Amino acid sequence: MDKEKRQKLEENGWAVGSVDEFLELTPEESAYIELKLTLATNLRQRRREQHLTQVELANLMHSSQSRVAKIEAGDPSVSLDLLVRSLLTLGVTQSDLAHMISPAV
Amino acid sequence: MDKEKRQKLEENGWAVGSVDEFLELTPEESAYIELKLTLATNLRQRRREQHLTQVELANLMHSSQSRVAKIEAGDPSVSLDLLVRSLLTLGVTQSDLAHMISPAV
DNA sequence: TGAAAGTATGTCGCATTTGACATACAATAG
DNA sequence: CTATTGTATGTCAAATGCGACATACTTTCA
Repeated sequence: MDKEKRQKLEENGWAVGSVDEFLELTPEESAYIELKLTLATNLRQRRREQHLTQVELANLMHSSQSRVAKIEAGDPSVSLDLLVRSLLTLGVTQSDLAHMISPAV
Repeated sequence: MDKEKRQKLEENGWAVGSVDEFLELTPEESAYIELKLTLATNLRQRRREQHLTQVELANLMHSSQSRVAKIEAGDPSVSLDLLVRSLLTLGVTQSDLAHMISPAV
């Protein structure tokens, strides 16, 4: 619910997996944020592997560079929808997605 | 892009996994819709397993019965965001999610 | 050093998604 | 049959997410 909290959490240097109830976040909120951060990190990684700039990815998905930057930053203004769609644009499969979400897979 | 197409696709009896490019859907669009349908189906299943009504789930996630009905129906007006959040409300873990997305896991 | 390419951040108007409400339909029991 | 409980469908105002733009910061390489 509280956007400011999320902003704070996502700022500067939270290792993926460490976002937890240290502010008054419900487990679902934590899980949701963690999920977004995981996917965001993977997006950046994949984009770079494919030697694409944010501008190029933005064009591929008919969006803008600034949006891509926000997606990768895990900005609270970005939905899971857009995050997942951008991954799909990079050719990520459902199986790939599953592995991102639960590496133990 | 085309909402009507998606409506059609989601109507009556598409086995999960069978939504494909048989209308002019791009691979990403197909994948996105398939993903939503998979999660929607799982949501209904889990809700029932926990002996919850749509009204009860709606209260848990601070939404309304009609929204829950739409989520489970894979209504195009429902975002992945809301879908995933509703699953998290039911206590679904990242690992659970991964298994839903890619059963082979 | 400095120009160029890439990325980050803030804002805005428009579009989509939301919860809520009304109401219709479905299934079950009494 | 007919209440009751559960689900589906349509609509709407308000909230949220969106692409786009402007602009600042960062990195790279001559």
